[in-house]
Amino acid sequence: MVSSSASIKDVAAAAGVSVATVSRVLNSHPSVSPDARTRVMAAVESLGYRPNAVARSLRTHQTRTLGLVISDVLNPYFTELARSVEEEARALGYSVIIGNADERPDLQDHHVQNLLDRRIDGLLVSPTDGGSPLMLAAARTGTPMVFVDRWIPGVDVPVVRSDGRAAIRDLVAHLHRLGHRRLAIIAGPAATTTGSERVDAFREALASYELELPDAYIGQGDFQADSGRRVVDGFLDLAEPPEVVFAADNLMALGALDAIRARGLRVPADIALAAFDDIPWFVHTDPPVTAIAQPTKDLGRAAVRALVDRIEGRTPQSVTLPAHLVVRRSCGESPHPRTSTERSTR
Amino acid sequence: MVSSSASIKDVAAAAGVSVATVSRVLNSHPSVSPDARTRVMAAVESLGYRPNAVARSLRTHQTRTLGLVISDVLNPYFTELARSVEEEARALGYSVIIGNADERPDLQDHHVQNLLDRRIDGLLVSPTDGGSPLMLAAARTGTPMVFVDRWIPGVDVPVVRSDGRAAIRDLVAHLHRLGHRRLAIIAGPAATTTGSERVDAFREALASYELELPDAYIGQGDFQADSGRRVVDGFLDLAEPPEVVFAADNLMALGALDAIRARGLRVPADIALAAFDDIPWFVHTDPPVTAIAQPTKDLGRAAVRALVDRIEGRTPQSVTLPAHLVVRRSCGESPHPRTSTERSTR
DNA sequence: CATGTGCATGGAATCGATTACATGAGGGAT
DNA sequence: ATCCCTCATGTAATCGATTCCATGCACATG
Repeated sequence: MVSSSASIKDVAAAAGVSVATVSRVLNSHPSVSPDARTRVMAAVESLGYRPNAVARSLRTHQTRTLGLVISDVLNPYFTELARSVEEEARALGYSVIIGNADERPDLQDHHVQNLLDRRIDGLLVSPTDGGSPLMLAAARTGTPMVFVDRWIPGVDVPVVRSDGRAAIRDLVAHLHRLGHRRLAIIAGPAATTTGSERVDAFREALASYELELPDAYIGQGDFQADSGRRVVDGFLDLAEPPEVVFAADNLMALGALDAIRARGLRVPADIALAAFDDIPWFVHTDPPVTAIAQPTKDLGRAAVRALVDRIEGRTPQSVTLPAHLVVRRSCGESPHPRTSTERSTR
Repeated sequence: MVSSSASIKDVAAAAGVSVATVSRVLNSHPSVSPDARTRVMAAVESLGYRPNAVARSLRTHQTRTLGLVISDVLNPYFTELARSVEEEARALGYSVIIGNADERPDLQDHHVQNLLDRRIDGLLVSPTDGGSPLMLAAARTGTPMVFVDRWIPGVDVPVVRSDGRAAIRDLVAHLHRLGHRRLAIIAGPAATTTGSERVDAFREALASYELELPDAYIGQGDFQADSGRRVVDGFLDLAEPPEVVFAADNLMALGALDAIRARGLRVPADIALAAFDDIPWFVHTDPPVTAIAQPTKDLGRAAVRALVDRIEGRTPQSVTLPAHLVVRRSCGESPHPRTSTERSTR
């Protein structure tokens, strides 16, 4: 029993049938006699046989596997995304191989290449940059592909993402109401869509209050904590530092918090802080951080469905879901303290 | 150029040689003429040929892939572990497929089975329970295996983990010095080694101060935030609630924080809190949380090295690394405020 | 009774690589 | 000039499945 690794031949021999019949039983083909079926099942059981997925994939040209290349596993937003992707994929009979790019285009290429070499059935990517030659080639060749969260303009691939424009307008309205006029942003890499879009939306929202977004108030970050630290240090060294810092992701907000704290300053008394991407920890930081929450689970689900649609020959839909503002205390006392939006996680 | 998918035959035809020669060039076999080599390389280039990893694996009986089954992707500890595992594996020429068990034995089995079916070269597991039949069978059959963080007693598989005993003693000493006498713990599942060991170490440490750990002060959690909430609610309903709650992981600490906050109580004035597993956010919570930090990166690295040693025929070593206490403010004013251990994240 | 239909089954090709073995060319030693 | 060794190369087997096609049997139909 349960030998190290039996093949379909061993099962066939044990059951006294041909490999073809074993294969038919395993794939529930109708034309198999009850007798043969039970003998095969018994042999499978007693040998502890499991079909070799490698051989099966070679023959059938499908791996029933999706690749997911995310920008940063250490970012809770992406791990939640990865989790919902795996969940939905499993429900549809696929497994997922995750590649972590650590916001590095070279690593991203490494994983894309690796996944392509493994002949995954489809690829889900949240691109770290504007599109390497490899990525562009991959989009053009046969492999079904869907962008999630971020995308590459001009590439004909469905996109599943959330739109933060309205939420950013709400945020700016909230900040303006609290009396803030000098607002700064820690931007993500300009090569990413989320990096540039959030800045644009922020600038537009400011414009509707007759406010400017001077270059000195646009810090160039890379979605990692360190860059948040560095940018905020720069802001605080200005002759006229901003009253509010809006971090374009949660890790840069963490870095910003570090830098502010290192100078002995207080949030929001000395400087206010808001972040894109809400995470459970923001409820318990000092102070709780006002943030823009994405419908992360829904994004993951929708992305998988779009990709599987492409794989199985249906026409995939691009999807855009709205993000929303969650007001907490990091921008100053809210007009309605203890609203339902301050509620605990989950 | 860059067709949808060329095979080794196409390359052979384009280069005017046999598939054997192409294969030799690709695997840098010495016996290939410079002329043939350049012609093959040119054909590879112009066809955009990439070897099919599935076919290669079938023939060579190795996938150069490691499986990693972790207990919970949403737990920052495990994602850091996963990252370091992937990093080290990549350095050694392997890729990693991650399976997330969400602390559910059935999901864990699903992933183990899936990875085994894909004929991964080795398996890294941090078991969610005491060992399902499948897991025990997997450990006995040929697949090289290493346990990381948690393990299954009585199974002959190398273990790479950290020992929190000394750090827990330090924590109890710290708490005792601050005047706390009624200490409670939110335990992990008794079926996991980390679940039971942390309780044992805590009880032992208390004993050396002549303190008891009554059953009422042992809350049964499952390493997830919700259970932390539930357990702390129970503690606070006791006639004599504890003065300190020690959460056996960071997610249960988050839940504990939620529950304490929901009652309008304050940390550490009303109740002190400490956690196993340190994470960057603990620096910025209100108050900063005293925690026990594991050398997570080193654990990941060591685990991969042990596993690859087994795979490549060397003898793997079990490894145990010490954890250490990081004092912050969640247990009361420390005798040395603003020590170096309070420093900001990385 | 001859023939047609359908079902259960086995043989063998196939997927895309790697590799053992055979072959032939070229060069050095005798 | 003969023999032998080495090197470059090609042919074919192989890995473990799936699946097309042929075969044979049972049964229904004319």
